[in-house]
Amino acid sequence: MAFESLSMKMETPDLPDSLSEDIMQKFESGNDLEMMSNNEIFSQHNMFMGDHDEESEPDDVIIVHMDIREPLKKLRTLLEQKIGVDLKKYEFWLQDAQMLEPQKNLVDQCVKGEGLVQINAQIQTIGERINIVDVLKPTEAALAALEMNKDSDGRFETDNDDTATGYDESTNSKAESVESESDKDDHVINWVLDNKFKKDQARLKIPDDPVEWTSAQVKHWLQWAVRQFNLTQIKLNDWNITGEELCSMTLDEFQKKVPNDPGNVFWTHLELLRKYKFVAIIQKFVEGDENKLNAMAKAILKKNPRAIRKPNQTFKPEVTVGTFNGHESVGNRTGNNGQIQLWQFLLDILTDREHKSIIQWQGSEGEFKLTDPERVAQLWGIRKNKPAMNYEKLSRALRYYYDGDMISKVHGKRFVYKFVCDLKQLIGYDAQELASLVNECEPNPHYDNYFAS
DNA sequence: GATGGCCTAATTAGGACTTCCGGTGT
DNA sequence: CACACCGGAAGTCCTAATTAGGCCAT
Repeated sequence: MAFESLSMKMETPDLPDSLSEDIMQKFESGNDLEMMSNNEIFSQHNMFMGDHDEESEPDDVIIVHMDIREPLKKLRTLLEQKIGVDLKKYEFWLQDAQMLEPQKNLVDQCVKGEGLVQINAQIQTIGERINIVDVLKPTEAALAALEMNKDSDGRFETDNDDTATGYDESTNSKAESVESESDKDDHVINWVLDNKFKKDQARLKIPDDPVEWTSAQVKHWLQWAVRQFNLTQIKLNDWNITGEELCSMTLDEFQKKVPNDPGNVFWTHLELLRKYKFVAIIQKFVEGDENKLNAMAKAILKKNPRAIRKPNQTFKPEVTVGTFNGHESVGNRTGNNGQIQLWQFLLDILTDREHKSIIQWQGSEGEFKLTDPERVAQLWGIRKNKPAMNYEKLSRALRYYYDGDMISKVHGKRFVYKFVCDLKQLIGYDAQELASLVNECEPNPHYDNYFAS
């Protein structure tokens, strides 16, 4: 199975060896994926969602299970086994606030509870601390998995901890309810069916089975995925393939096309797609942790408060911001409750050579002209399922951007507007680069990212 | 019977438009 | 006069968060 090789490139020490395989197995245990729309399907450990993690303190949470009455030095041993690092010099801390004694157990040191618990711990190399972030009741799925892994001495193996928050059809309700506790763990991500893509898929008559996709449909999906997973270094020319080719792609081939896939998130998504015809997105991101917001999202937060959820609201990748061609959101889809926003749509068609006859860049300062405004409005209407859309209405929507920091009108020029936001920060390319991409007969491979024609 | 936990449906709130329209500028 | 443009006002659509009510176990 392709997934067996996936684990080889996992870089996080706390990842189980067969994480993705485990995910797929959990998936296979489910009977009706459609029924689980918008519910947690399963979860996996967060696998470093971006470069930002490299910049910050290594605060990734490692999950282990042990009896709460065992001394903390047992926890140290488990952690050492799990990450292969000598932690003898490390001190124990509870939520960075209270130092704990290794020879005592958690119950003796202010943590209530009994029996087997899930311990979320951080290894802080600076300061040499083992910081216990959370002590949680393990899910039934985790208990079952751990029970199976009990060795002859009755001790628990800990290399299957990812099951702790996994979806289990047989213990569905229980697992989910306990999962809500685990959700407090910032480093758990959940995969859910993306209803918006599903709707889009239905409207555009894209088959459920990716094997049947045309190369254009593959590109449509790719555009969505680039936005959804904040993918970079994607070359359009690499994806001129049919759905059949997509589905037969090996991990090696995938890695050539997607050199930067932090945590193999996109690969996992692809595996779910081709094995289960399931367009999955990550349900939940970290809340309230600035370090976890990627630079792009931050830029938009700063630049375009209208376009993004309030900072104190849960940041969802669905609302993925800072990307375009969104048809929903993930947005992250964001502040628009997951729907594509007009500016995203305009950026989308502006970077699509196919639409050059109806909208195009003018100059290098972010100006663009709707050369066929009614046709643009029509496309917008199709995208939003508003058949009565026209330029008059679209322009009204554009005027709402004037009091923001996204789009403004170019006075005196008919049908000409301008992106006043920092596109470079927003999507990684400025207007000139985007324009050159569309204008060149032969796509410039350097800029051939994100776009499908 | 009281209490608490869980689940689900209903309600509320807010963002981003959509629709309509009167007014202004060229 | 035609048409693009402007901006107010009300409505729509969508999602997330909150609240209420029912059921069950202790």
